[in-house]
Amino acid sequence: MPELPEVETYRRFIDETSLYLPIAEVDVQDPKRQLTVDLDDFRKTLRGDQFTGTHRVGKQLFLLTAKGAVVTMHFGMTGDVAFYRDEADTPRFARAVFYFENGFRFAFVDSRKFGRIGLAKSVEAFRLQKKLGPDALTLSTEELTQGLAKKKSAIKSLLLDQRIAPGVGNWIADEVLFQAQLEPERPADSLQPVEIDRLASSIREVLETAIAAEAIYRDFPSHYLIHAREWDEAPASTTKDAHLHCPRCQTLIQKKYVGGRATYFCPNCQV
DNA sequence: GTATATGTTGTGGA
DNA sequence: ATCCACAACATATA
Repeated sequence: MPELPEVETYRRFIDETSLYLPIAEVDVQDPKRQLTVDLDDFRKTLRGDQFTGTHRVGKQLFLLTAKGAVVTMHFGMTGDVAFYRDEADTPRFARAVFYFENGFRFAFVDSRKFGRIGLAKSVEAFRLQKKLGPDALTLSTEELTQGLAKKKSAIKSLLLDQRIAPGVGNWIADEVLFQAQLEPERPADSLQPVEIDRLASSIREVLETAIAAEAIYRDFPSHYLIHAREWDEAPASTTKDAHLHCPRCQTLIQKKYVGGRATYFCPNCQV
Protein backbone atom coordinates (compact mmCIF):
# COMPACT_ATOMS: atom_id res chain seq x y z
CA MET A 1 0.00 0.00 0.00
CA PRO A 2 2.51 2.56 0.93
CA GLU A 3 2.96 5.35 -1.52
CA LEU A 4 3.07 8.95 -0.36
CA PRO A 5 -0.60 9.22 0.73
CA GLU A 6 -0.39 6.09 2.86
CA VAL A 7 2.84 7.19 4.49
CA GLU A 8 1.35 10.61 5.18
CA THR A 9 -1.66 8.88 6.75
CA TYR A 10 0.67 6.75 8.89
CA ARG A 11 2.55 9.87 9.92
CA ARG A 12 -0.62 11.55 11.14
CA PHE A 13 -1.63 8.37 12.94
CA ILE A 14 1.67 8.30 14.81
CA ASP A 15 1.28 11.97 15.70
CA GLU A 16 -2.08 11.16 17.26
CA THR A 17 -1.08 7.99 19.08
CA SER A 18 2.57 7.61 19.87
CA LEU A 19 4.20 10.92 20.81
CA TYR A 20 5.58 11.75 24.28
CA LEU A 21 5.29 8.17 25.53
CA PRO A 22 8.53 6.94 27.15
CA ILE A 23 9.82 3.85 25.36
CA ALA A 24 10.55 0.82 27.54
CA GLU A 25 11.77 -1.65 24.94
CA VAL A 26 11.93 -2.43 21.24
CA ASP A 27 11.67 -5.80 19.52
CA VAL A 28 12.63 -6.49 15.93
CA GLN A 29 11.76 -9.89 14.55
CA ASP A 30 14.28 -10.10 11.71
CA PRO A 31 16.85 -7.40 12.42
CA LYS A 32 19.35 -8.68 9.91
CA ARG A 33 16.90 -8.06 7.15
CA GLN A 34 14.83 -5.13 8.27
CA LEU A 35 16.99 -3.12 10.66
CA THR A 36 19.82 -1.17 9.03
CA VAL A 37 21.63 -0.63 12.34
CA ASP A 38 22.72 -2.98 15.09
CA LEU A 39 19.79 -4.13 17.24
CA ASP A 40 21.59 -3.49 20.53
CA ASP A 41 22.53 0.01 19.44
CA PHE A 42 18.97 0.60 18.33
CA ARG A 43 17.63 -0.47 21.71
CA LYS A 44 20.15 1.52 23.70
CA THR A 45 19.33 4.59 21.66
CA LEU A 46 15.59 4.31 22.19
CA ARG A 47 15.09 2.92 25.70
CA GLY A 48 14.02 5.75 27.96
CA ASP A 49 13.64 8.08 25.00
CA GLN A 50 10.36 9.19 23.43
CA PHE A 51 9.04 10.28 20.07
CA THR A 52 8.42 14.01 19.87
CA GLY A 53 7.42 14.54 16.26
CA THR A 54 7.38 13.19 12.74
CA HIS A 55 8.55 14.13 9.27
CA ARG A 56 8.00 12.69 5.84
CA VAL A 57 9.93 13.01 2.60
CA GLY A 58 8.29 11.08 -0.20
CA LYS A 59 7.64 7.58 1.08
CA GLN A 60 10.24 7.91 3.82
CA LEU A 61 9.03 8.51 7.36
CA PHE A 62 11.06 10.00 10.21
CA LEU A 63 10.32 9.78 13.92
CA LEU A 64 12.11 12.46 15.92
CA THR A 65 13.09 11.72 19.52
CA ALA A 66 13.65 13.84 22.60
CA LYS A 67 17.33 12.88 22.77
CA GLY A 68 17.92 13.82 19.16
CA ALA A 69 18.12 10.51 17.35
CA VAL A 70 15.93 10.13 14.29
CA VAL A 71 14.26 6.81 13.52
CA THR A 72 13.78 6.21 9.81
CA MET A 73 11.09 3.98 8.38
CA HIS A 74 10.40 2.87 4.83
CA PHE A 75 7.35 0.67 4.32
CA GLY A 76 8.35 -1.24 1.20
CA MET A 77 5.36 -2.69 -0.58
CA THR A 78 3.30 -4.00 2.32
CA GLY A 79 4.22 -1.89 5.34
CA ASP A 80 1.61 -0.64 7.79
CA VAL A 81 1.39 0.72 11.32
CA ALA A 82 -0.64 -0.27 14.38
CA PHE A 83 -1.18 1.02 17.92
CA TYR A 84 -2.68 -1.22 20.58
CA ARG A 85 -2.33 -2.35 24.16
CA ASP A 86 -2.97 -6.06 24.54
CA GLU A 87 -0.61 -8.77 23.40
CA ALA A 88 -3.64 -10.52 21.87
CA ASP A 89 -4.16 -7.55 19.55
CA THR A 90 -0.70 -7.87 18.05
CA PRO A 91 -1.22 -7.70 14.28
CA ARG A 92 -0.20 -10.61 12.13
CA PHE A 93 3.18 -9.74 10.55
CA ALA A 94 4.17 -7.24 13.26
CA ARG A 95 7.90 -7.07 12.42
CA ALA A 96 8.98 -4.46 14.96
CA VAL A 97 7.24 -3.48 18.19
CA PHE A 98 7.93 -0.42 20.31
CA TYR A 99 6.75 -0.99 23.90
CA PHE A 100 5.80 2.17 25.75
CA GLU A 101 6.04 2.40 29.53
CA ASN A 102 2.30 3.04 29.81
CA GLY A 103 1.54 -0.38 28.36
CA PHE A 104 0.63 0.64 24.83
CA ARG A 105 2.55 -0.59 21.82
CA PHE A 106 3.35 0.67 18.35
CA ALA A 107 3.98 -1.93 15.65
CA PHE A 108 5.64 -1.78 12.26
CA VAL A 109 3.68 -4.37 10.27
CA ASP A 110 5.06 -5.74 7.02
CA SER A 111 4.18 -9.12 5.54
CA ARG A 112 6.73 -9.11 2.74
CA LYS A 113 9.57 -7.69 4.81
CA PHE A 114 10.66 -5.22 2.14
CA GLY A 115 10.38 -2.41 4.69
CA ARG A 116 13.38 -0.97 6.52
CA ILE A 117 13.93 0.70 9.88
CA GLY A 118 17.06 2.57 10.81
CA LEU A 119 18.61 5.58 12.50
CA ALA A 120 19.77 8.86 11.01
CA LYS A 121 21.58 11.87 12.40
CA SER A 122 18.98 14.17 10.93
CA VAL A 123 16.27 14.29 8.31
CA GLU A 124 18.45 16.46 6.12
CA ALA A 125 21.47 14.15 6.36
CA PHE A 126 19.31 11.21 5.36
CA ARG A 127 17.69 13.13 2.53
CA LEU A 128 21.08 14.02 1.09
CA GLN A 129 22.41 10.50 1.48
CA LYS A 130 19.43 9.01 -0.32
CA LYS A 131 19.39 11.82 -2.89
CA LEU A 132 15.71 12.40 -2.33
CA GLY A 133 14.40 15.35 -4.31
CA PRO A 134 11.74 17.87 -3.29
CA ASP A 135 8.67 16.08 -1.94
CA ALA A 136 6.14 15.28 -4.67
CA LEU A 137 3.28 16.80 -2.68
CA THR A 138 4.70 20.30 -3.09
CA LEU A 139 6.67 19.76 -6.28
CA SER A 140 6.62 22.90 -8.42
CA THR A 141 6.47 23.03 -12.20
CA GLU A 142 10.00 24.44 -12.18
CA GLU A 143 11.35 21.60 -10.05
CA LEU A 144 9.65 19.01 -12.23
CA THR A 145 10.95 20.67 -15.39
CA GLN A 146 14.46 20.52 -13.97
CA GLY A 147 14.06 16.90 -12.92
CA LEU A 148 12.97 15.89 -16.42
CA ALA A 149 15.47 18.03 -18.32
CA LYS A 150 17.44 16.19 -21.00
CA LYS A 151 15.91 12.85 -20.06
CA LYS A 152 14.78 10.53 -22.82
CA SER A 153 13.26 7.80 -20.69
CA ALA A 154 9.56 7.10 -20.58
CA ILE A 155 7.88 9.76 -18.49
CA LYS A 156 6.32 7.13 -16.26
CA SER A 157 9.71 5.67 -15.34
CA LEU A 158 10.98 9.09 -14.38
CA LEU A 159 7.96 9.77 -12.21
CA LEU A 160 8.92 6.67 -10.25
CA ASP A 161 12.48 7.97 -9.73
CA GLN A 162 12.63 9.08 -6.10
CA ARG A 163 15.33 11.64 -6.91
CA ILE A 164 12.83 13.46 -9.13
CA ALA A 165 9.40 13.08 -7.55
CA PRO A 166 9.80 11.32 -4.20
CA GLY A 167 6.55 9.79 -3.05
CA VAL A 168 5.13 8.90 -6.45
CA GLY A 169 4.61 5.17 -6.76
CA ASN A 170 3.19 2.90 -9.40
CA TRP A 171 -0.51 3.63 -9.16
CA ILE A 172 0.02 7.34 -8.58
CA ALA A 173 2.21 7.56 -11.66
CA ASP A 174 -0.57 5.99 -13.74
CA GLU A 175 -3.19 8.21 -12.13
CA VAL A 176 -1.35 11.48 -12.70
CA LEU A 177 -0.56 10.57 -16.31
CA PHE A 178 -4.21 9.75 -16.85
CA GLN A 179 -5.37 13.00 -15.25
CA ALA A 180 -2.80 14.97 -17.26
CA GLN A 181 -3.79 12.99 -20.39
CA LEU A 182 -0.23 11.99 -21.18
CA GLU A 183 0.89 8.69 -22.60
CA PRO A 184 3.09 6.77 -20.11
CA GLU A 185 5.80 5.99 -22.67
CA ARG A 186 6.29 9.52 -23.92
CA PRO A 187 10.02 10.36 -23.81
CA ALA A 188 10.39 13.02 -21.13
CA ASP A 189 12.19 15.39 -23.48
CA SER A 190 9.19 15.37 -25.82
CA LEU A 191 6.96 17.03 -23.23
CA GLN A 192 6.03 20.63 -23.98
CA PRO A 193 6.21 23.16 -21.14
CA VAL A 194 2.41 23.28 -20.98
CA GLU A 195 2.34 19.49 -20.58
CA ILE A 196 4.87 19.52 -17.77
CA ASP A 197 2.80 22.19 -16.09
CA ARG A 198 -0.29 20.00 -16.42
CA LEU A 199 1.64 17.06 -15.04
CA ALA A 200 2.87 18.99 -12.01
CA SER A 201 -0.69 20.11 -11.27
CA SER A 202 -1.95 16.55 -11.57
CA ILE A 203 0.69 15.25 -9.19
CA ARG A 204 -0.36 17.73 -6.53
CA GLU A 205 -4.05 17.22 -7.17
CA VAL A 206 -3.92 13.42 -7.03
CA LEU A 207 -1.78 13.41 -3.90
CA GLU A 208 -3.99 15.92 -2.10
CA THR A 209 -7.09 13.97 -3.04
CA ALA A 210 -5.57 10.69 -1.91
CA ILE A 211 -4.44 12.14 1.41
CA ALA A 212 -7.86 13.70 2.01
CA ALA A 213 -9.38 10.24 1.53
CA GLU A 214 -6.73 8.81 3.87
CA ALA A 215 -5.51 6.67 1.01
CA ILE A 216 -8.68 4.60 0.94
CA TYR A 217 -8.92 3.92 -2.77
CA ARG A 218 -12.59 3.16 -3.03
CA ASP A 219 -13.33 6.66 -1.72
CA PHE A 220 -11.45 8.29 -4.56
CA PRO A 221 -13.42 10.28 -7.16
CA SER A 222 -15.17 8.15 -9.75
CA HIS A 223 -13.25 9.81 -12.58
CA TYR A 224 -10.02 8.32 -11.22
CA LEU A 225 -8.28 5.59 -13.17
CA ILE A 226 -7.39 3.71 -10.01
CA HIS A 227 -10.76 2.00 -10.07
CA ALA A 228 -9.57 0.07 -13.13
CA ARG A 229 -6.87 -1.67 -11.13
CA GLU A 230 -7.67 -5.23 -10.23
CA TRP A 231 -7.07 -4.80 -6.54
CA ASP A 232 -9.45 -1.90 -6.17
CA GLU A 233 -12.65 -2.87 -4.42
CA ALA A 234 -15.65 -1.88 -6.46
CA PRO A 235 -17.74 0.96 -5.07
CA ALA A 236 -21.13 -0.48 -4.17
CA SER A 237 -22.89 1.48 -6.88
CA THR A 238 -20.79 0.35 -9.81
CA THR A 239 -20.49 -2.94 -11.59
CA LYS A 240 -17.12 -4.56 -11.96
CA ASP A 241 -17.34 -4.15 -15.69
CA ALA A 242 -17.57 -0.38 -15.46
CA HIS A 243 -14.07 -0.34 -14.03
CA LEU A 244 -12.55 -1.52 -17.21
CA HIS A 245 -13.58 1.53 -19.15
CA CYS A 246 -12.19 5.04 -19.23
CA PRO A 247 -14.30 7.31 -17.01
CA ARG A 248 -13.79 10.08 -19.56
CA CYS A 249 -14.47 8.42 -22.93
CA GLN A 250 -15.55 4.83 -22.12
CA THR A 251 -12.72 3.35 -24.17
CA LEU A 252 -11.43 0.06 -22.79
CA ILE A 253 -8.56 0.67 -20.37
CA GLN A 254 -5.36 -1.04 -21.52
CA LYS A 255 -2.68 -2.66 -19.42
CA LYS A 256 0.93 -3.07 -20.42
CA TYR A 257 4.35 -3.07 -18.83
CA VAL A 258 6.43 0.10 -18.84
CA GLY A 259 9.86 -0.06 -17.26
CA GLY A 260 8.88 -3.46 -15.93
CA ARG A 261 5.86 -2.13 -14.04
CA ALA A 262 2.19 -2.82 -14.66
CA THR A 263 0.76 0.27 -16.33
CA TYR A 264 -2.91 1.11 -16.90
CA PHE A 265 -3.88 3.81 -19.37
CA CYS A 266 -6.56 5.01 -21.74
CA PRO A 267 -5.33 4.64 -25.34
CA ASN A 268 -7.76 7.30 -26.48
CA CYS A 269 -7.32 10.09 -23.92
CA GLN A 270 -3.60 9.83 -23.24
CA VAL A 271 -1.34 11.10 -26.00
C1' DG B 1 0.34 -24.92 -9.10
C1' DT B 2 -0.08 -20.10 -11.52
C1' DA B 3 0.15 -15.21 -11.78
C1' DT B 4 0.48 -10.85 -9.69
C1' DA B 5 1.73 -7.44 -6.31
C1' DT B 6 1.70 -0.43 -3.94
C1' DG B 7 9.34 -0.60 -3.70
C1' DT B 8 14.27 -0.44 -3.89
C1' DT B 9 18.72 -1.86 -5.26
C1' DG B 10 22.21 -4.09 -7.78
C1' DT B 11 24.02 -6.15 -12.10
C1' DG B 12 25.17 -6.63 -16.70
C1' DG B 13 24.80 -5.14 -21.37
C1' DA B 14 24.03 -1.59 -24.97
C1' DA C 1 27.95 8.81 -17.98
C1' DT C 2 23.19 6.96 -19.35
C1' DC C 3 19.83 4.05 -20.05
C1' DC C 4 17.31 -0.25 -19.94
C1' DA C 5 15.85 -4.93 -18.85
C1' DC C 6 15.90 -8.01 -15.37
C1' DA C 7 16.61 -10.39 -11.03
C1' DA C 8 16.43 -10.42 -6.22
C1' DC C 9 14.31 -9.79 -1.82
C1' DA C 10 9.82 -12.74 1.12
C1' DT C 11 5.20 -13.54 1.24
C1' DA C 12 0.30 -12.95 0.53
C1' DT C 13 -3.81 -13.31 -2.26
C1' DA C 14 -6.80 -14.61 -6.14
